[in-house]
Amino acid sequence: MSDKLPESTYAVLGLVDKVPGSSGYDLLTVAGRSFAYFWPISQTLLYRELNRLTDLGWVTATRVEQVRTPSKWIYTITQDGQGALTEWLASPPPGNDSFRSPLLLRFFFAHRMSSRDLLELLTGYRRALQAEHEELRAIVDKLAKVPTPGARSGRLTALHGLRTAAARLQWVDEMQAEIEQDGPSRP
Amino acid sequence: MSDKLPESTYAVLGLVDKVPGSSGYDLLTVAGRSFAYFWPISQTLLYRELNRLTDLGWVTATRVEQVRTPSKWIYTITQDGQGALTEWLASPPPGNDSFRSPLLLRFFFAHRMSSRDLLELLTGYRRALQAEHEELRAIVDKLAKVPTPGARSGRLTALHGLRTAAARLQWVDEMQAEIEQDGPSRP
DNA sequence: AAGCCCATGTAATGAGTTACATGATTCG
DNA sequence: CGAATCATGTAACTCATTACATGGGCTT
Repeated sequence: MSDKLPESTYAVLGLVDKVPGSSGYDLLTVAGRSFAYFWPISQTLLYRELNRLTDLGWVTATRVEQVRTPSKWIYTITQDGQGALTEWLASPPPGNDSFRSPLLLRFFFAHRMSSRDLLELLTGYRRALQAEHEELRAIVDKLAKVPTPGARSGRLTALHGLRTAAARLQWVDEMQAEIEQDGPSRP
Repeated sequence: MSDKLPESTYAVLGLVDKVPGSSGYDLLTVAGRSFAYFWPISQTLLYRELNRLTDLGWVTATRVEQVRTPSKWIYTITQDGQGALTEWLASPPPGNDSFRSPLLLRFFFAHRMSSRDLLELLTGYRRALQAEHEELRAIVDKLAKVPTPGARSGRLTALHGLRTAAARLQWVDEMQAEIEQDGPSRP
């Protein structure tokens, strides 16, 4: 076996498997609405991985000429690709989840901040969480109506994000209560 | 002003401010138990940032000779460092939280997995979450007894992790219920 | 005797990002 | 007429990681 491939390679491979016959552009959109919540990838990376997968023989690329939109490549998983995907799925996840939050990093040093700045930080966080919560709610509802197995696994992972966002919104409430309590609008 | 510095630089700066007179080794330990949950940094990076901060004049490094342990550098924040820290704290967090989960990535393709593998994945996740939950519980309890402002902000961020972990544990329960329901121990 | 704790550092590598380029078509 | 959509790609960069090195003192 060659060197171990990055997770993103398999992410894209799995996506091609899930949404066959799509262009890179299509896949980018789908990735952005689906696994971006727990595995974000950029446009450049997606295209690189598609090339890699083609070189590996795990997907095939077919050129499709179009009339009113640019020509594109569409991708389909191969037998080898199927094998690699199943193998990867059975392998234990390497390392743990990684979470980085510029916001919490600031919050961690809250004792050096004015409570005004701190509250501003929290309301910003609330807004972001609410937006995410709504997005995920919509995804869950939409996928609940689709009876395919693929839609189901998508729905269940979206639920993970939904539960997380809800818990964090509660945390924001807690925090605002605690801060406004003992330092009500201090400059 | 020079080029914008990475967040990790300020993370270390804030830590030196929070735990003054510590060695790099000390700071690494503290970082691992504190902001690693939302801003993990490696040993190499920590040392690099300490050098950078010293070059910037934001911290001072003092050599301390020791009898039974190796000599070390201890770090203290300067006036300039204080200024940079406050400025950074008042600045809006760049970009949003980023979360990457090799586990959810696999889960997203669950429809290609046997329910046996899937349940195994979930129990692994549960174990990890339980461990994290306990760790954070301990941190919260410990910091609740320390009356300093620094301990307080630490406690509140730990609470964020605690709430998150709790919500996700519930999610795992949900998932196991759903999976065992319609495919009870299929090979 | 083995192995961990303290303490700092180098070297190599890579995964992923941002910024930019291109160009036809379609919509308001 | 400007903006958005479709569609793919290059170049440069950097943050961060892993692996490795060193070495005395202490514990089992």
